[in-house]
Amino acid sequence: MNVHFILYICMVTMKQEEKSKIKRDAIIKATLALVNSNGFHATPMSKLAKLAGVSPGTIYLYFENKQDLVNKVYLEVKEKFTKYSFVNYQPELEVEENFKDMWYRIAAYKLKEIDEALFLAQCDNTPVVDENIRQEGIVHLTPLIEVMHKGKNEGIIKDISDYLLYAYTITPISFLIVMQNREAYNLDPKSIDEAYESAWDSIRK
Amino acid sequence: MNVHFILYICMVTMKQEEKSKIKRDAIIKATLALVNSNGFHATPMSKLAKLAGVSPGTIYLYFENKQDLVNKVYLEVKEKFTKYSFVNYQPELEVEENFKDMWYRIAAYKLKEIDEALFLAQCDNTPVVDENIRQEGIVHLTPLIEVMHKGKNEGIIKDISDYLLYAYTITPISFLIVMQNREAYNLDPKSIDEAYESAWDSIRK
DNA sequence: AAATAATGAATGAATGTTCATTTTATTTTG
DNA sequence: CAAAATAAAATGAACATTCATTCATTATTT
Repeated sequence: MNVHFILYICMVTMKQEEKSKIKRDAIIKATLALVNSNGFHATPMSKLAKLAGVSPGTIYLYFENKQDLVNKVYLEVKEKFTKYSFVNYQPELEVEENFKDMWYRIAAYKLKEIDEALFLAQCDNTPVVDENIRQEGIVHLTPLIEVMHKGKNEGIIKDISDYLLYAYTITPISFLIVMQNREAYNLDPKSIDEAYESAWDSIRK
Repeated sequence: MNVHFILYICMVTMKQEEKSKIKRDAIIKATLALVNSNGFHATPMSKLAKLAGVSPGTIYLYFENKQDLVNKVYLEVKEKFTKYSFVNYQPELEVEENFKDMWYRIAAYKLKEIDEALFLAQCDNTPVVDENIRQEGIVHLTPLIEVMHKGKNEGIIKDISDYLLYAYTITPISFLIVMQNREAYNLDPKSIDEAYESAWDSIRK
């Protein structure tokens, strides 16, 4: 009884709803992979369909059009990412404790889900996703902003704009992931710790 | 004798070489503007030509094709940017003095030439420019890397990877420019000073 | 048997690029 | 210096191709 047989049984006994979920996920995976390596302009729906193991027409059962596909992928990835990053958030804990946990979880997620991280970096720096969609994505950052505000109030964190705080603590991680993906540079655990120190040093009072 | 007349005289007396330079620059300007607001995939050569006040065919006199256009724009903008930023570099001066001057000039340039800054941010985070072209662009950062090395040797700057140093001092500026361009956030002189402090705090020992 | 999901060839609009022609600039000649 | 000849630059309509999207048909699930 080999693995293919088991997979076959799974596929046969699965409800349609579950199969659809799998198919939709395959399309999203393919989008992440191709947009990351070729860019939005060079990823035709046909290639996307082929990589996802699906017919071009099928994509249009799950997404309105190409723009809608990118928008939805962006939003869903962003939500998944922030859910993971802020799962341990407890407002009653110390500011630095919360911040440190968030920061390390953000880094861990981006290192684990490189395709998603690269995709977000691309979307956040280009006009490939619609502006209103990007706005929606920002909402999910609330816990981080909350912690930063608390830190400012308590005099632990510099009293500077949220944008500055975000710029100096979070965006460097994205840059480092992009670099790690692009060449030999390796973000090992020691570098991660050094990065955290730099992040904290840049905003602590 | 109005301005149009003067312009007309200029155009008439100008050498062909100078006219070509102006035309080429117009194409580059148009590329920056359209790629920034619409993305590479949504800027057809026809629109580019129209905005540059040129016929589509003319673009192909100055650039091999669309990809070559983007590559060349990237390289030339990068070089212009770094030339400006490192013009005051004097290896014999103090590390912090050199670093501060470089940092402020980088910030000033990006604030002054927003279109160029946004374009670089887009190219640095997506596969729109060819990888070998991006590599070429990195060479121009040598002075900054040199100063950082000197700082590490003298124990003034943390002994961490160049990538980390760059990530925490320079990339936040790009992010802030993108944000300023996207909404109401304003990078005023006070914010710039705060940003510099954060940059320095993140890497100084 | 009915309903739902998936297919993929066909369509038509959009777009990168070419090239025969025209316009403009420069050089040569009378 | 002016006119003719040559060279260079620019044009933009035409072309070939690509690609997003549709829909009549087939396959699968309920």
